[in-house]
Amino acid sequence: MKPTYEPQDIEARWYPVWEDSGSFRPEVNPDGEPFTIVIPPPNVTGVLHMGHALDNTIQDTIIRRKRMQGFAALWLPGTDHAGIATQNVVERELAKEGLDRHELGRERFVEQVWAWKDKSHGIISKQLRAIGVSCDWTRERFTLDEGLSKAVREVFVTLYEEGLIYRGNRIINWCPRCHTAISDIEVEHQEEQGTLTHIRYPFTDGDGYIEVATTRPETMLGDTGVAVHPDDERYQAVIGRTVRLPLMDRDIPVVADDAVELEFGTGAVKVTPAHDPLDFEIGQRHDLEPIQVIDGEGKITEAGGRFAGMDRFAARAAVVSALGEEGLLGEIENHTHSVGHCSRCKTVVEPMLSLQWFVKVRPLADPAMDAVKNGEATFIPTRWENDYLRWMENLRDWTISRQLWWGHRIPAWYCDACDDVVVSREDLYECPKCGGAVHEDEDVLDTWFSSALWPFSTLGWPDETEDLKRHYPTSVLVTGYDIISFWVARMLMMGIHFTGEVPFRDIPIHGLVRAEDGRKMSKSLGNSVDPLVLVENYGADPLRMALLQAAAQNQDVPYQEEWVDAARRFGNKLWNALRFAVDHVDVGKVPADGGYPDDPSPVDRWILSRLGAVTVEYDRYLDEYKFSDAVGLIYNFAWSEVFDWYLEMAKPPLKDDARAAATKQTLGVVLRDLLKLLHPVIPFVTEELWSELVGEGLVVTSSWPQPPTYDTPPGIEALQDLIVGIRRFRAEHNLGAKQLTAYIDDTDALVADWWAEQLAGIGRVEATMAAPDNESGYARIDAGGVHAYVPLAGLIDADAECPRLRKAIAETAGLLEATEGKLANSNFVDKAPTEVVDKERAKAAEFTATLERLHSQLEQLGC
RNA sequence: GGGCGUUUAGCUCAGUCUGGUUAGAGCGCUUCCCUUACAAGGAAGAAGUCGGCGGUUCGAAUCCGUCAACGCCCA
Repeated sequence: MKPTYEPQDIEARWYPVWEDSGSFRPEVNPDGEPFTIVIPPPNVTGVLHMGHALDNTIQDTIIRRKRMQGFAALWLPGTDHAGIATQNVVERELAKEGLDRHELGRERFVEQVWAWKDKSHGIISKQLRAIGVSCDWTRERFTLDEGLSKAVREVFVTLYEEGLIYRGNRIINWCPRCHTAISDIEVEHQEEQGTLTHIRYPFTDGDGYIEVATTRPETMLGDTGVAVHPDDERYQAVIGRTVRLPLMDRDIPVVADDAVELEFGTGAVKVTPAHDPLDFEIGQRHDLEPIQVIDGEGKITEAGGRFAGMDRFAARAAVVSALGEEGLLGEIENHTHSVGHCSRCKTVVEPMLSLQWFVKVRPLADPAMDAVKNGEATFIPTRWENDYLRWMENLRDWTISRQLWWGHRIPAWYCDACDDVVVSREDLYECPKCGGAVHEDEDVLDTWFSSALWPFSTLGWPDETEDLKRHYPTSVLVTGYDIISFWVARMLMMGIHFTGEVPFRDIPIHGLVRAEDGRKMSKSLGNSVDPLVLVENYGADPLRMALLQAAAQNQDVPYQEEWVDAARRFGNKLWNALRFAVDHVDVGKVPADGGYPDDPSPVDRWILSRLGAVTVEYDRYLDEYKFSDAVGLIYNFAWSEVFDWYLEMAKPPLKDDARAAATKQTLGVVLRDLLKLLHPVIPFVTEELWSELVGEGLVVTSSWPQPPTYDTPPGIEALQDLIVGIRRFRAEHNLGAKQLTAYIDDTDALVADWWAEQLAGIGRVEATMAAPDNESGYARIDAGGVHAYVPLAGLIDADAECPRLRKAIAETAGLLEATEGKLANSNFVDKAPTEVVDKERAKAAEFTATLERLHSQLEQLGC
């Protein structure tokens, strides 16, 4: 074996071995209970970022362990066509060549997008493989696949037939840059410093005016009413009168409506039914005509009179100035308000009356809420449940049509002759009613509409496939909290509605990976880190381990390069521990399972008992999705216990022919189980080391360890404490690696014969297992009831020992004081549980004894 | 305006749900050691009034109230 761990070398080698051997297919465990994860499909345009690296590492860790536990584990990979995002990317590419999609035409544009998709998809799957994901690539899906498209159409038509999809004229969010409608949750609200402009609307009869206040003065061009609250004392007399709309010379009524906020502005609001959701509702109640004055480009329409053709923001200024000229402008207040922006391109969204397709969500949302309340699906940690439920309660109907070319075409046909609308599973060529020519709806569906079906459409639904029967509902969905509403909620709604079952049982939610400066990683801030660069520099295994360690529940994940480096050093440490066993002590071929010794030596028994305990705890953490705790546990067990202590303690018996074989057996099984336990976290290096240690089969398809059960031998902790005490003594007196001699005495009968070689080895102490004849001239080192007497003669000046003793006395006295304080409190003694009180008593006794010894030493040394 | 989260060592964070060892980890820092698996290493150490205040309790980083700072989500 090479003396150092070189991840790049190893990682290039194993992935094809795993994939070619079919290890990632659930069929490797044909009799196993199914365990299924569907990947949150990355956008096909994108490249992998740290969020993907984290999300996929978590999934891989889960699925690899389940596979080893014997489940028929399926992790189904795939990508999402990502409508707006992908279309935008390709449009930008075209723009570089001075082209516009309209010049190409729909068909050729879509061809271009497919070409882009093919290229981009190749990159993504390569990137995913680079971080080691154990997906079953033979089952890979894409949201625009034939099968998934069939599912989309089935769902659309069924919902339409059930009256849960309808087409209507409603106020939607329009992005004037993307030229499409977007749903409510695709709008990002930002606090912005704006103005509240007061405008005077003169009464038609010339008798005074009413003043309204607005943040968007340009929309007044489309006003068809003014509204006041029916209970507003100030405006009782004006209800029912008409005002003359400035600049447009249109008479519009003053109406009374409950929706008006009394306290806002002047209490009177202008009503623009075509450009504000609330105004639209008021307009409907009072029969006010909606007039569209802003078009899809964000420009004023012909209906805007002399402002026609102006950009909406230019028009805002122009309208204000024109009103000023006419003396109809009131106060202009500074006003902070929240402005909606397109989540894709950050353009200010324009609310607009538009004919779109909608999903009536209430009937879908209620069962999806119940499923979470009943525990059929569980968010982990559970606090996300509250966010989910609150969001679901406030859902409004979902705008699903998009004015794009890339996506699932809406399966609706319009008759050119009789205006009939037909929604159909099959393509339509003539009107079923009148036989006239039909044209298909130009629009496509919101990408999330198809993503919502992902857990069952990928398994073959609506066909009753074997995979669907076997792997649905899926077991776990792993995702970040940022798409609970976009995706998780919608999958729950659609899954329950169409299959009658929740699409997944457990929903572990992780945080977002944050840059080293604590901010969100983003390209525009220039603080994002490319996981593939980290894979090149450090290896995939260290990246995975670092991400899992950092990803505590509840919390965003603070990325720090040092963590990856620390994980790489762990890999090197592991590598060298195995190198020691394989190359230096020739541990021999270790069996893939079992092989635990029947009657191990005390040292071997100790590490085996620790292995068992750690395996149990590790399993518990992983079952609870506490990856950070799990990795921290196994990291510290491996490094601090196996490598730092056990390997060193195993060296003396390994040099003894009589005992070498037994020690090798223990060493072998401990390292083997460590490889198994670590494999879900760091798959590549463990596979490589498995080939060295076991050399048979693959760790990826090996069996998960059953925790061995051994008693902890008495005295091991006392021995370790004693060795630490001796090392400290050595350090405090600057004794370097100098060989020492000592007498070892104990009061608890813990000292055993096997201590001597350990003290000699790790402690560099030639120990006599007896108390010295008399105690003067020795330094005493205590470890509980065990004492080591180190002769001071020739080692150090007795005076140099005094400060050490005084410091120890001060520390111990402090502890004793605290403990005695508690015991002196009768409330504590009476009310605390007896075991807590007993523990305090034992501590007090121990501290007292230690103090006595320290004091007597101090006297003997004459300090 | 409503809701949620965070505040613990120089830095980044665990621990808080379920109150009880001398509050932990990684990195950084100090000292010693190139001991034949590993210097990408080993050994030892320094470093924390657990954001402030108040309360409950025999006992609070942990439970309750309140204030502050920072962050996120929703309107």
